[in-house]
Amino acid sequence: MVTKTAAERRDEARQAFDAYFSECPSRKLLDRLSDKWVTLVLSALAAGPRRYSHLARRIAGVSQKMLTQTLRGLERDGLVSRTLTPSVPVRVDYALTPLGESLMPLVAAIKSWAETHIGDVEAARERYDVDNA
Amino acid sequence: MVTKTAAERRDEARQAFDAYFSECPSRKLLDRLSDKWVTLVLSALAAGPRRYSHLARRIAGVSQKMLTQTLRGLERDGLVSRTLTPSVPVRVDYALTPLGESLMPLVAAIKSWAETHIGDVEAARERYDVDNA
DNA sequence: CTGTATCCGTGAGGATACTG
DNA sequence: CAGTATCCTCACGGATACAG
Repeated sequence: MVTKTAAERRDEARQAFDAYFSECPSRKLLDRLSDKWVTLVLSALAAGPRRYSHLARRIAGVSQKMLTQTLRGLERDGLVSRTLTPSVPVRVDYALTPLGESLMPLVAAIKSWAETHIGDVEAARERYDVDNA
Repeated sequence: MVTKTAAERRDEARQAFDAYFSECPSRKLLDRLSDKWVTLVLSALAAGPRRYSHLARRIAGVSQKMLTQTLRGLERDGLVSRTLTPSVPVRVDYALTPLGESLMPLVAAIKSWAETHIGDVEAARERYDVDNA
């Protein structure tokens, strides 16, 4: 068969789209921010540097795996810095970088919209659920 | 055993935290926005009402299931309206509600930060990867 | 104290087929 | 045209054990 099947064409389109999509800066940012623990870690660091164990206690519910994984990701992206003090036992401090700080107004904006409008959303949701009872 | 085991205490903490967490307005908003298709649908509707089939074509890569599911969710949250025209065949138009429109500046803000700073993030990422080669 | 390594259950979401 | 119903995969993240 010389021509492509519909399935093949669909596949190609999807892959091309996914490639384009994952290149979108806004998407990248949303993917980072949407991570369950990212905003919590950033907020916990907003007031200043914190130790690993402090973050673990402060952010109830994180598994070690997720906390470490989140911190590694943020460090890699240059949003958070990691400082190791080779005492015994070792001590590690995390802090927001300037780039990380620059993200805070955005977090605040999200918080603001949410607090202003989330009531409307909930109301709409109840209405919808009642109407479709 | 009268006292709780460490595992039990951890479990309780996690559950209480999850409950608190899912109540957080910012979290609710981020969960919505972070959905792979939500911002795309909202953007597609920014210019005016669109038909279902138009959205399906415009947003390459969406499965029917996801498009419908996304639209239902947005409708339920009062961000998008659904208008059915009972012609033959049926025609359905989707449009942003005022509430949905109010979200657009926030989407723009996200876009703006991303376009300004995503370069720094990528640079940091490369540096990190090189240093940990 | 601050991690790394491994296993494993769950659920989001894609593919496909069918309907008013 | 605009969905609904079903199956099935696979990646995310929790639990657990171990290490420098």
